[in-house]
Amino acid sequence: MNQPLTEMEGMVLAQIAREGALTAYEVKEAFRLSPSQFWSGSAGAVYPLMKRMQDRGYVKSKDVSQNKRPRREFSLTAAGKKAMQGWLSDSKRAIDPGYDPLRSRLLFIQLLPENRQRQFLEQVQQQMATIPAPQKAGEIAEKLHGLWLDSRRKWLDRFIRFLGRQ
Amino acid sequence: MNQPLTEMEGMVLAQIAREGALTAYEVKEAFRLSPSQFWSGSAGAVYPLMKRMQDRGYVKSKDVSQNKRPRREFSLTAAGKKAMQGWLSDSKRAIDPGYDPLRSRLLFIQLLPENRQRQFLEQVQQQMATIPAPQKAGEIAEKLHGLWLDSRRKWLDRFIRFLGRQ
DNA sequence: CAGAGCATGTAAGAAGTTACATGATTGT
DNA sequence: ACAATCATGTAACTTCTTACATGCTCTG
Repeated sequence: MNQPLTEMEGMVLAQIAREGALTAYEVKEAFRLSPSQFWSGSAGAVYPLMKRMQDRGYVKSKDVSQNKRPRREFSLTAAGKKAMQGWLSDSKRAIDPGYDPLRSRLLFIQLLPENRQRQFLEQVQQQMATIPAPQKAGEIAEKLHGLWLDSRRKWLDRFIRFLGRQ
Repeated sequence: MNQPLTEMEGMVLAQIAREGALTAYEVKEAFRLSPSQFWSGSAGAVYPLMKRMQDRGYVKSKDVSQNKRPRREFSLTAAGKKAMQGWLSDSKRAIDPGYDPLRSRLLFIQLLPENRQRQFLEQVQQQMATIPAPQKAGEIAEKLHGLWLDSRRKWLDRFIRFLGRQ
């Protein structure tokens, strides 16, 4: 078998599958507009990734330029669809905590003096409401994001209450 | 000012601060035993990281070998403590979704045929309960993990119910 | 006395990052 | 006409990864 897809590769293939066909530029923009700073949405990540996926036979490209401006659209092959679905249904990966910057920090919150602890936790509570949902990803994505935000807020509240009782 | 710490660097400094002094090996083991597959806990990450932190003046090391087996313990300098607390109280980073493998997949769940959707969601629900808490991190860490797991379970349940109503 | 675990580290490579370079098109 | 956006891509660099290499110490 082929080596498993990275998280970024999986998301790119999934995005292309959902939209039917996308240019590398559009893929890059989707990452750039995502709420996570961890996806920089850099050309230097996306263009070589597309080449990699094409070399593995997961995407095919078509030049659809209509004038002098280039436009190369990528779409999934059958193998690409299969690989994408394999990534998507990998439950072992799915249950992994991944990189959770808030969780990492709460784990060590006691290393901060108490006044800075309170300040940090209040700032997080305030700023959390403003995290934008992914763009153009439809109703499901917005619902998922809303529920996610809500559950994180409750998690943080409960943890703060626990700290108070300590 | 100096460039900000990576997530891994921040966690290493925080760990050393909590324990007082640690060898690179102990730091590496802590990552290896963590519930996330994303932290491989490789020597090739930790040893160069320690060198980096020492070059920036964030840690100092002391040879505490008592026989022929080497043992070099690292502890934080004042600058290291300051940098660690800066990382820890960075609320902008803290509210970032980071890499969330479950969230990424749920965002695209519709790309799976319905029977595979159900299968995937059930597997995640079952396996989620078995995610181990971080080792040796104390009562707070265990409470944090417990609350985190619970909030994720509820998030997933609510989303599944939403999907059912679609 | 063998194997697991402690302890150090390096080498090669993967997959990101920022920054740069080029040019076409659209909107004000 | 000028700026913003569309669109492609490369170069240098950072920080991880896996795999290897070496040797000491404790336990069954």
